[in-house]
Amino acid sequence: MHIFDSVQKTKRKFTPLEEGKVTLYVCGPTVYDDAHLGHAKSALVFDLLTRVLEANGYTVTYARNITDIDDKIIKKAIEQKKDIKEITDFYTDAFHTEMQAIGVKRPTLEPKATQSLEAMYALVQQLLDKGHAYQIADGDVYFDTASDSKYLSLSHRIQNEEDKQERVESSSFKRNSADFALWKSVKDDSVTFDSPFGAGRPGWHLECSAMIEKHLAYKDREFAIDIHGGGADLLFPHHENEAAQTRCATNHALANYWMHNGFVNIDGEKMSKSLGNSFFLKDALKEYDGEVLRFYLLSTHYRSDFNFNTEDLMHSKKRLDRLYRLKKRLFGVAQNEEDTAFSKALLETLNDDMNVSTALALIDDMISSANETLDTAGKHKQLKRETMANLAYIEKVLGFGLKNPFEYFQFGVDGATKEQIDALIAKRNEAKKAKDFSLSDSIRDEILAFNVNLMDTPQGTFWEKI
RNA sequence: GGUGCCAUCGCCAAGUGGUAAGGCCGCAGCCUGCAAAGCUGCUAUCCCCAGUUCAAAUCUGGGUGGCACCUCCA
Repeated sequence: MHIFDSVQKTKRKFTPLEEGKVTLYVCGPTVYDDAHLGHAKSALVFDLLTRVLEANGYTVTYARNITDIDDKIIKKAIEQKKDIKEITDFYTDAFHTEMQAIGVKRPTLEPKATQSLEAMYALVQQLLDKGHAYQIADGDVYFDTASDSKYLSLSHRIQNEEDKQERVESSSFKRNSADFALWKSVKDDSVTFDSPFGAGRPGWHLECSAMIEKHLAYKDREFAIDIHGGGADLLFPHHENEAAQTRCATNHALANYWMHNGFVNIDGEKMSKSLGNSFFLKDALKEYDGEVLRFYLLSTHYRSDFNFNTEDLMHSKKRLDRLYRLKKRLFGVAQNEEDTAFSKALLETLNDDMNVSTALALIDDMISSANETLDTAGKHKQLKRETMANLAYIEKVLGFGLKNPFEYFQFGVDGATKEQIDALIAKRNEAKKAKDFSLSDSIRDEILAFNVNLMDTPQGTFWEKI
């Protein structure tokens, strides 16, 4: 398997630190609001990565944190006059529900910031002891970026004159302008934690390093973990700072490979509150099947920026429809999980830095040739068995095609409407039997008014929501 | 201003030195009572200019046009 390392900026062969095992850490959500399509994209990308790694035989330990200490959470709690935990529990549950709806499996570990405070204190203490951090008069603890010769090596940034100027101007608290807070002292009685450095709250970069040390890190290796992932925006400053903390506090670097997924834009615009509800996952899920969203969001390369729009989404859905129509044709055929030439080829292309586009082309080809054979007369026992295996592999590795194919095509149609449609179909079939085609066609138009397409097949008449 | 990324058919999108995958849309045909679905066939020389090479969408230089990060952010 090869993955693109966004720090070395090159595709590298993946070699785990420990044979057969992979440790993966991805920055998860701050639970103060609903998940948007960008959260979905990131979760989907690393869900896919996990599946591909597992398909290669690795045992993956995947940790994705829940940030439940944050100024925005506190702000929301005050605004809504609610308990902090009430807010964070609510959005954590919502996150889980929505991720499940788009087929994202739960990570192995989901550490919460509130449960990792001891690990954070330990990390800050190590940094203080080693002279990589300092505490100022009002209690804040800062990371001393000047003490880390490798600072900015991750994001390849260069400290320029402007920064140095700024440094002089705002030199009242921090030694260098780039220094970031490890611990923020809080004097009021809002939300504080009693640390060895006084009452306050952790800096936002600290959490990830601490959790990795506590839950994932190899103690005796050059790197704490194999792969660290997140959104493209996190490379700087978040990951840069994480890497600096870990490098300076412990005897190892943070991660061997860094992976960053591209951004989701909506109709060419960067996501923002001004776009209203259009970017919340929960709202998209009201309109579209979660698997359609999964398929669409994963249909282009994970590193590219993604322009979300409903027109492309519908076009993408038509591609997934083909998969489900083949499933309909094979409905009732026994499950099968044998290896096939197709599954081998599929994994091979996914192993190339998760080339989903080529994988989809392989799937389209597989579907076409299966349909072609099925269209011809005769028994197709062997083909059906293999195709079932191919479909099962697609389900396992890509997470597409998990639903009942008939239900898939009935998304968003309520029970009463279904009964009406079924009744109309029965009426139409009688008209057809009597060769009253003008009546049967007018019934079809009636059904079409529900946005429902009819298909007459040897197995009977089926319908699909358009 | 600093750093970096991108530009491939009407739309979405692979391919990164060996002569342009795939999907949507469109056209033609087979199938169908007619449709739908399915199948078959057809549809681009890769933003512009110059260079390197036997060979470039793929490498180099220049230009034009987008975008991202540098502040909370997936």
